Amino acid sequence: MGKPAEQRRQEIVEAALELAAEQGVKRVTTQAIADRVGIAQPTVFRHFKTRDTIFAAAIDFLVTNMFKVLEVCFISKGPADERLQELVTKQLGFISQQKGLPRLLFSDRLHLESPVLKAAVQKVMTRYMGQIATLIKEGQDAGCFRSDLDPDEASRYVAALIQGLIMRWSIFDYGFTLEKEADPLWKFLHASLRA
Amino acid sequence: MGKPAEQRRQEIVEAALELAAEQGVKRVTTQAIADRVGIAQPTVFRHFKTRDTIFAAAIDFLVTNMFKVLEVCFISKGPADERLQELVTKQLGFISQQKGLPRLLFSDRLHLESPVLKAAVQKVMTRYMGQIATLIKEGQDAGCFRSDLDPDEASRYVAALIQGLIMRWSIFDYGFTLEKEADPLWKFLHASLRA
DNA sequence: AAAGAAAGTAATTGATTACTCACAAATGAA
DNA sequence: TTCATTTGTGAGTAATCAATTACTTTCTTT
Repeated sequence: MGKPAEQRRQEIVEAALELAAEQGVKRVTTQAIADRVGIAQPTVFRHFKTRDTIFAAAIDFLVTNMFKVLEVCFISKGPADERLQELVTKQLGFISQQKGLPRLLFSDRLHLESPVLKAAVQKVMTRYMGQIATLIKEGQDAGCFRSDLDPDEASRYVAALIQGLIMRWSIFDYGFTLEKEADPLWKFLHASLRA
Repeated sequence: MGKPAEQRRQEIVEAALELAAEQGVKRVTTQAIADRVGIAQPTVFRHFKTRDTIFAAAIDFLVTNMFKVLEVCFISKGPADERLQELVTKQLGFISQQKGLPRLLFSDRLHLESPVLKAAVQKVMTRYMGQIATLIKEGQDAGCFRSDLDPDEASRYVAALIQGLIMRWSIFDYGFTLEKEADPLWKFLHASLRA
């Protein structure tokens, strides 16, 4: 009992993410979080002013980690097609270990109910597609991607493919191994991008 | 007052869909439905045993109409690539007029909370992808699609692309015209499928 | 017109849930 | 030791919402 505040905040965020992954956002009640952390329900409100700020912190935590994992694909100087393939692989790997991410990002529950969270989700998606667009542009300049593609447009389809896959995975109860989808997905994607 | 039951049921389903499209599934309370239809809240339960059965009826209504719209693409005998392009166009057109569909089908709210609705959603998606797979197979036999594709696998990517696009459309508040995305999406898709 | 069924409602109930508050225990610095 | 801050809790509150109940109105059929 009586842990430092920063540590408790982190425990609460992680409990919320676990619950979201297992049972969906609705079941992430402040009581359920408290039970999992092992504290009383009002104690949750010592550390977060409202329930929404817990989700905001969770999204922030996930997004920071995700971009940290993907960073190498954006800054390394290898061939763009290899880096994009690695991005797909790393992205699916990350999400298969962070099932809470699609639950939070792709749940209308969040963006329709809280303008703050909606803005956060939109910002993440815009940043994500922007990074992919840059990567595609680099690939075009290096001659490994078709130059008649609009990089922004293509980046949206890359994102859509990945998100659509993740959604199916989520709807079908995580019923297949997400990482195994990386190679075939890339094959399909590459066929559309290559010069 | 005192309309025939079948008509009232339909009014309730349509009110639920409108509310879902406008404000998200959460706000589709039995009270909100009743207000929109112009009846008292308990009257809703005269026509549907539970709230879930309203959603089930709504999904059924949408899915029936959707497959009716797409049917021509599956049964006509034209070139498979043209039929698939038409499918994409018709699909996006249908959804842009039935915003409730993605809200219902892609909301974890429904499938995570009701086994019946989850099964319904999974069934629709399976059927949808199965039809597309058949279409792709026909295209391969006719020589207009690459024969090294697995039709089932490819159909999942077609579905993922469309769903991912729709999700972005929904997250960004219907902020662009969905129909206008049909042609560029097809261009991208066709590049990956063509022989 | 009378009977019975269908459609409707007002009033409530019970369950859930985010959030508050007054107070208690632990922690740490002076 | 003392005193203030941090962390925690038990006992609530107010709001929301699906569902029920007991009752009334409207319509159809004979």
